[in-house]
Amino acid sequence: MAAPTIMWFRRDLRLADNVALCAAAAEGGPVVPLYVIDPVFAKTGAARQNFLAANLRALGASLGDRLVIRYGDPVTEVVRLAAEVGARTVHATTDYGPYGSRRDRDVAAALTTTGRHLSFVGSPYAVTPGSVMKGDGSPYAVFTPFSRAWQAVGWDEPIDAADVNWLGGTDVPSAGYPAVPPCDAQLPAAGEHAAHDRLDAFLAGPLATYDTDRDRPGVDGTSGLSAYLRFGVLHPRQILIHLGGEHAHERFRAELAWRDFYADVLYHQPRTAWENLRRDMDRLPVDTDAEARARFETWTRGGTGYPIVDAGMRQLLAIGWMHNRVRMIVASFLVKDLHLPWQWGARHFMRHLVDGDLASNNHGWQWAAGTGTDAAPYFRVFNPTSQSERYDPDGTYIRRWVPELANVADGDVHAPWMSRRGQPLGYPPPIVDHAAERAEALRRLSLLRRHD
DNA sequence: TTTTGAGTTGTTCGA
DNA sequence: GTCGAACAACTCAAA
Repeated sequence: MAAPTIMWFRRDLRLADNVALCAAAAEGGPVVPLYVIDPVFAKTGAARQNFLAANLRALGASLGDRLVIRYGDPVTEVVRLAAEVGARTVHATTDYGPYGSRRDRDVAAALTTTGRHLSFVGSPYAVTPGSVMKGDGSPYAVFTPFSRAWQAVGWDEPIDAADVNWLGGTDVPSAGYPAVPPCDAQLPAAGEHAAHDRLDAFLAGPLATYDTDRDRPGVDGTSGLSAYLRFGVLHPRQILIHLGGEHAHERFRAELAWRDFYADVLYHQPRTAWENLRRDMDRLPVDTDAEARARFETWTRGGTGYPIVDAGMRQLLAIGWMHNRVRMIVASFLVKDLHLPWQWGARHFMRHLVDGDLASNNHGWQWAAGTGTDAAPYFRVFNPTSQSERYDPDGTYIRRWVPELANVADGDVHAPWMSRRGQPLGYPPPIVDHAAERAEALRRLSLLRRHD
């Protein structure tokens, strides 16, 4: 009988199409499924904690309640469990992020000193970070050529769940599922089964009109799969296999390419998690004084006076998710209208989004701030009112998340401080004047011009 | 090496 | 109301 081996789950909370799990099963011995809860877990938002906990429970149930949960520093806990069960190897999916890769290096080193081995395979991406390169061997810095090369590299078809002789549960002590703070949010249903249900529903419905409906926050036009992808309940391969050549399908495939692109950029330049990719933008003046902090707080609770911005910020706190179009609007508002550091917004998003992914989130923020990969035209400043009129024309989205405006006339819902009939609508006036702040944003950007 | 075309998601102004 | 031009300069990717 072969010795037990450990399957260390991290961002791959699924049994199907899990190459690390297959590698563990191939060892031939019993497999102990492990999840280590890092102390930083308790510091993140309630919605994130709840969604992760629910997915751990779902994974545990699919393992016949054998999932072993441990709390603490992974370096200590993985080594300890390996010694406990007499495992020679630990299997895991490779983590390409700045924190995960550092942690894994430490765990691997600690295991090595006790004569054991940490074995990595796979990734949470369709194409492994670092494997899409230009002809000269350097990484891409622009999305469009990256996405062409990305598709040319391609990906494997999903594989079935391995046949595994699981160990754990009563045989190996587990510290139990994490206690999590109360959470009113209506979170996505947890677990692989629910994820595939959502995928099937998306493929059968919204996908056909994805290219237009994806931008309408009042319509259920997006995939709703981001949180599953974040925790690896679903792998992008399992989605890509269903996409064809239709325009709407290509549009959605491009979104998965963006996810891989930003992971690739962060892999090559880990410092860009929290620093400007474009270093020349370091000279852009931003506000960080007490008044700036007060404006930031107003932004986070959805009290800016711009209904589309307030709706988005309230949706985030209510359900741990925000529609992508609205993410861009509120991000542009924080950066271009309030002149705050994009890092403040990125940190708030990472804390509350159930799908918060460091690479996609922070590089998305850098896109909005014009500090990232996109050679952003300096004049690209979103107008929150015209964005609202264009993408939420009848105010469906605004009314859902800003109940004060539920019964306001269509024509007033986007800019309730100037009722067309001249009546007060009781909604607080905007904290800043967009036209004036747009001019201020352009002025600050002009300071960076080079023609000395 | 040099050149050329292009770069996710926008807004405003004036005809 | 619609439409096209203007809004900087720079960097990237590939020929």
